[in-house]
Amino acid sequence: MDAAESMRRALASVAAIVSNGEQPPSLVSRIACEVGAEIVERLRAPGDDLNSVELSRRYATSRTPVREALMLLEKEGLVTVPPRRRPRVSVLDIRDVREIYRTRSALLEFIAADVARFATDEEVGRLTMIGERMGSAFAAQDFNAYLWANVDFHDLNTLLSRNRTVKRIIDSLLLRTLPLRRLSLSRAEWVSNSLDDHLYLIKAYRNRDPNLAAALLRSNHIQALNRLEGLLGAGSGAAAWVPCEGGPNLSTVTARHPVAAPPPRERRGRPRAGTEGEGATP
Amino acid sequence: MDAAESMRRALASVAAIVSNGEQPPSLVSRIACEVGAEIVERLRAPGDDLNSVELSRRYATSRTPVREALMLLEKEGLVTVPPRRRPRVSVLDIRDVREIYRTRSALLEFIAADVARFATDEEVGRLTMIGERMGSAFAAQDFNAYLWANVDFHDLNTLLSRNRTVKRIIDSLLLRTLPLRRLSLSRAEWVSNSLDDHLYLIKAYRNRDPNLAAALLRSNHIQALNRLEGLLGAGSGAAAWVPCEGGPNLSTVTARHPVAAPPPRERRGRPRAGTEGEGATP
DNA sequence: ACCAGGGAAAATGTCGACACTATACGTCGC
DNA sequence: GCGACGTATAGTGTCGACATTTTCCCTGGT
Repeated sequence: MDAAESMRRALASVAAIVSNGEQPPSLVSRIACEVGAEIVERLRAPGDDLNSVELSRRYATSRTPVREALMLLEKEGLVTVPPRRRPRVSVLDIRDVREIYRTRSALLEFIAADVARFATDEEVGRLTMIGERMGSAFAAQDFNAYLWANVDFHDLNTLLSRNRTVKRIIDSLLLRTLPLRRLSLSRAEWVSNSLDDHLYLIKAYRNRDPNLAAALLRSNHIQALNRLEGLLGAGSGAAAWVPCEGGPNLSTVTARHPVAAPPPRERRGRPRAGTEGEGATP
Repeated sequence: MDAAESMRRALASVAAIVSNGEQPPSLVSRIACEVGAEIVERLRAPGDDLNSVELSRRYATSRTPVREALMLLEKEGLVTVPPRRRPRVSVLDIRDVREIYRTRSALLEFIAADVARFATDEEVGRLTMIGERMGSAFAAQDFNAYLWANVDFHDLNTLLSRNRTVKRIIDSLLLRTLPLRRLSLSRAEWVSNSLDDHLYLIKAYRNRDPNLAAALLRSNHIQALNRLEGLLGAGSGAAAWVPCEGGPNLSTVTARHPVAAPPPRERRGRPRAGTEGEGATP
């Protein structure tokens, strides 16, 4: 799967969450989807400015719809809009990642049980088909294809929970971590593990085993988090890699640097007393 | 506690979620908080129009900040903003209520374990104090005071999870159901049960018993949901009251009427193909 | 009587403009 | 040379206006 196709998939994913089934998509939706997809695809790096003037020029509109679009993306956690300051692409702290993964894990565990109990055989069959797509993608070593099949899998999985509220929350949390995917997919061995987990999960669904399904989803997620902690912790100097399972959500380990993002370009202006984290001490 | 004091508490609660620690609160925040509090206090009933012209007149501003404020409230689920149509106060379907309660229950269960494990004794002490306030309020049969103490309790409880992500989600879900509170508090016996649950929960926290804490929070929540189902189901005619625990999130029981809301005033205009649910058949 | 249709009134989405604030750059002092 | 200060630039929040769409009311047909 090439970059263009991946971008198309990203667009669709963002649209599914942002443009609430609007037909035709409003101007605001279009802008939000496009910018959101660019963030997901890492065409815009964490910390990048998203000033409304430039965006309004690019889309040949006024700033009003651009501002609304940025607010939409802020709602999904992809963008940060500090008052009176320029909006930026959200920078995920390692603590944020931990919180998101742990929260998502709890919710997935919750819905897994329901899916195992109440999904029809036909629905489980559709999950199986997506599982097969994931398998083919892995066999072809096409990690982008794997990722998007994985996204499809979870989208259907949340849909099968028949709980729109929780679906929206989980999808939003997933979107927030999509820009990090290159980390999770950086080792073929990890992808292989993930694939196994998903195939096993399907089996659990087939066998109507709620407990196993919940445990598998949880395990898969916590593993993914632990891997990310390893990568991100390694990036932040001396912070040791500590297994997260059972640990506090907010460890006292202070993350030195924004996750996988270059430190923001040096700011010339007098820094105001902002919500900026601890200053980097070079 | 009188209506004015309750309103002040509602304002603070909405502000805690909506105005993201802004100081001073922006114009948009102020509007959002005030309108949000009015919704929570039922000064604006579900289904009521919230047209931006009227609001902008009331706050002596232009429509732009009003529109942003309404979008903020939509983010929290208090307001629905259909494209090209007037924003309205959200109408909670019985299915929505079920989804919200079940989701919140899952998240509370998740954090309860963490709180039991990692909260300091001082923090548990603060919870205890709030528990005592709840007790006094109940003793005085002041149900408004009880409710707000309860809100405080949960606010601190989520804070102690040390997980801002999940705190924001739970708080938002709580806000959405706050307008329904008069239903939950409609029987002294129920309030008494709720109080007992909370006191017991505190005890579980003190004893560092994660499993009991999680179970108590879950039980308390599912009971509250079951009560609501009884009330709301009764309101919608033949829909039988079915226990929800273990059942599907989205039962096939169709709710006839918006929850505890008068059916919208008859609409004269040609109804467009909208997202309106099943039409009321008088 | 009731439902459909037409047109007036009103609300929405978007625009360009303005005041105010944050940022970036040049200049000064050391 | 490096770092702090002040000014020019650029961006944000808000406004009032306009085109388009929805909503409301009234009339006419069956």
